[in-house]
Amino acid sequence: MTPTPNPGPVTPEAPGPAGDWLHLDQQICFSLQSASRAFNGVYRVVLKDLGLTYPQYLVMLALWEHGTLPVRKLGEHLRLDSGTLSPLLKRLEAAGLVHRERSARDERSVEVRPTEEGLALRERALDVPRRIVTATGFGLDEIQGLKARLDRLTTALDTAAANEA
Amino acid sequence: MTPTPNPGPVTPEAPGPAGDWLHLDQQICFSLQSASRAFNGVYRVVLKDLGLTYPQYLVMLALWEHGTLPVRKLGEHLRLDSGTLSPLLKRLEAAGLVHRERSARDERSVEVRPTEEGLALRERALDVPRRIVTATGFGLDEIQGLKARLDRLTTALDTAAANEA
DNA sequence: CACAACTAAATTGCACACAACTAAATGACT
DNA sequence: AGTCATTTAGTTGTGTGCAATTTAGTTGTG
Repeated sequence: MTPTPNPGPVTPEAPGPAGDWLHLDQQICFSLQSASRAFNGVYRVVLKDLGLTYPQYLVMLALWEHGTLPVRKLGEHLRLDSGTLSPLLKRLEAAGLVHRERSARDERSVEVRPTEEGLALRERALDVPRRIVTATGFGLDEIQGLKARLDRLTTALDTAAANEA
Repeated sequence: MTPTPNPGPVTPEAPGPAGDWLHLDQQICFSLQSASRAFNGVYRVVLKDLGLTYPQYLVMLALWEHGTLPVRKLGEHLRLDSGTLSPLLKRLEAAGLVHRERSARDERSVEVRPTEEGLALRERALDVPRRIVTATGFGLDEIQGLKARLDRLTTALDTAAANEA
């Protein structure tokens, strides 16, 4: 046994206004992650029929919109690097939804193109957005407002991380 | 070659107000994930000295506050199941920060207790919250407001996922 | 041309998340 | 006491994220 068998609740040493600060970071970040994971849960249910995960759905959305994209551009759109995209794209290719081939102009680049089957899948995905928006219980204005705040937050955090590194 | 060598931009078939809907789900969820991952990036930098990942930091926060918790309670606090917690706690134990032992009252339960070293680590973590809040560039009121919206969103999404399943 | 600096993907290694399953213990009920 | 549903952790397998490294191709410069 340690000197303190059960340490018990440890109160922040600053009971004043600093106390409000103390777990705020955890609270906001945790709420953020919880919301993100809750979204993922809804997408998992909704995308199950399509056989897609949420990141895979994002890739297909990008391809449905742009037709063909090099891996690098996909990564910029989705904020993902090749370490994440390479295996993900390999799975999409194995599922017959995309095709990958080296660019002729630049042999370093790999062009990702949706297959016929990949394009056809779009029809079955058309009602996904409405179902998701409905699931949030939020109005369109509210969603836009929240999105604006989140984007501002992301910019600030990215800047801070770059400066602290 | 397919009938459409390069499908090109595919516009949503509804150019009207429904068009606003169409990628809103992607936009809000994506903004949410981006913010969450940006937070993670800042935490990664800030927690590097402590040798903790963000989920591990959350576990230590819970233990610093409550002293000792069974795995189940930890899971409830952090919204994580044993599939995630078991290996994570094993790593924390290997790092000497926590101790695990079967409960005497209920042999099914495993009590997680911070070690002396784990408790000592708290001192070095005291300035983490302030650094994180600073990194957001948000005021306290703004954080609270955002958190309230996110928690409401999470509740709605959880309910929807449960009903759709 | 030679060669260094740069770029794009892929690979490797680690750490979550989460579904599905297993094993052990508990509780309820007959 | 015996049996069965429930509870609690742990395990296994899949799929991200991301840092660090590797490989191959490209570009700029002397």
